[in-house]
Amino acid sequence: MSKPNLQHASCHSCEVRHTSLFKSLCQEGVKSIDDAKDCTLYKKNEPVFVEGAYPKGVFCIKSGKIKVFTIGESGKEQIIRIAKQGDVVGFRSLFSEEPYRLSATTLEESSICFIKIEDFKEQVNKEPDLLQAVLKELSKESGERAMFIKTMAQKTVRQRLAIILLVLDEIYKDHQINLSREDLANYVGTATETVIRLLKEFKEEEWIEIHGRTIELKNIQSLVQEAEF
Amino acid sequence: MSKPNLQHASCHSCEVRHTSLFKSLCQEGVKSIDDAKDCTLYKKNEPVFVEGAYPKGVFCIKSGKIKVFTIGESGKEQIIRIAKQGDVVGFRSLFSEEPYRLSATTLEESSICFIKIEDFKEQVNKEPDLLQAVLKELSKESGERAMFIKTMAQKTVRQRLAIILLVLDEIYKDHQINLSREDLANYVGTATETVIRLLKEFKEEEWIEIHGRTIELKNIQSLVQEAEF
DNA sequence: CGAGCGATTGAAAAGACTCAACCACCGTGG
DNA sequence: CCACGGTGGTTGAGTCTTTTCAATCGCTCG
Repeated sequence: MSKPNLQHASCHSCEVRHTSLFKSLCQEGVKSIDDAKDCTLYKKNEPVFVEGAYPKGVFCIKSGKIKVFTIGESGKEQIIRIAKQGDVVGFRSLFSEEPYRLSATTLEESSICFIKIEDFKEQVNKEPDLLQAVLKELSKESGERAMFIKTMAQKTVRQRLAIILLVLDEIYKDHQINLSREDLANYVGTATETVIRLLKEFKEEEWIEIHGRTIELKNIQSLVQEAEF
Repeated sequence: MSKPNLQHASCHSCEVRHTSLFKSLCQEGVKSIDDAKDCTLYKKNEPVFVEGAYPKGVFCIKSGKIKVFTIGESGKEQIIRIAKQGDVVGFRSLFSEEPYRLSATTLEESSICFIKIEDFKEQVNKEPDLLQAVLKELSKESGERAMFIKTMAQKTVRQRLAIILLVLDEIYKDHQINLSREDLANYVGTATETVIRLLKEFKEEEWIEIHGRTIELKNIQSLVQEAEF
């Protein structure tokens, strides 16, 4: 690892802390995490962790976005979520004592802090609020995944694309969804060509605008209706 | 609720305890749970909990099987898992502080113990091993659901049916899979007719035998190969 | 004995995928 | 500065899986 280490990054001044898993930490807890963490700048398309490896800690996204996905037998990725600044990822496997089942790769230049297992678990044991937050996060994640299973099983590709666009619109704060067509297809669970064709239809309906590779939602209401979401 | 209460059921003598979430509990912990629990006999096709309701406790399956599912806008069920004796269900929502996202219904006559939120959480707080078990269970569940999403997105219906048959074969100890064609379809995420047609194909390949509604796997290896699982 | 539900079959239609070709943009190196 | 190569985006056509709808069958239960 020869990634640049951002010495100056401090949890105390980190604006995403207040929206992250760590929002309930006391001053002392913040200090512990701050001392333990290691902040790294990732370029676009760099792996953060890889399925099959054993987790050594958790990742807190200070800025940027990553895709969390798993690779099928055919080599096709299935994106499970897009994580953005303030999200803490990779802690699921810590508790299941399994290797990672998912991989994560940056979608844009990202600044990501790493907290070692021991330090993270120590804080979880010390701070009941953090433990509650972890339990809640895991539970929410599990519930959302059950809903995603239903979506995959029961919705048409067209509806799924509408849903994913709505989800992404919440993630891209400037409302300029900026994902490759392939990533989009791998999130929706379809072929790239199908995504392109459906996007064209949505554009013709004037539900979206397409600026090069970025997508801007123009009629949320119609998309919601299409998605029956 | 006027369900028969099985006074005699005791956690100490309960053979499923050693395989359940509660396997690590000490004598004292077992006693607490034993005093707190309330064991009920459910007939076939009775609801255990319903999505949208607020959870009041967790359910431990002493005997029998239940389907855990969610209902789509079209009214079609999507089965997320089949829980069997020894499984503890319904605790996800306890920690996410949400209403149930899933429903559960018995598939056969089942004896199910209920433990109230307060009593369960008390034990979780008191017994670090139980807490670890809960964290591990939630984590495993979340990981498995991610894999299920990938399966839904990338596998053909034929492959998904093969996978589900393999999963069910692990659950039905006598290897006589006993689910309605409709439930099977709602698990695989397809139409009932498709399931029937594919089962016929599997039968012709001599991968399975069909005895009325029950299915017996005859060639696990071929099914695994078909599933690329 | 009839009602009704679950299982089954058939035929037609639709949605999505695959494959192949083409285009557009971008950075590189000559 | 421009030709080149490569990647990602787009389009078209044909194919195939899966769905839908309709009808039939078989069994159980009142």
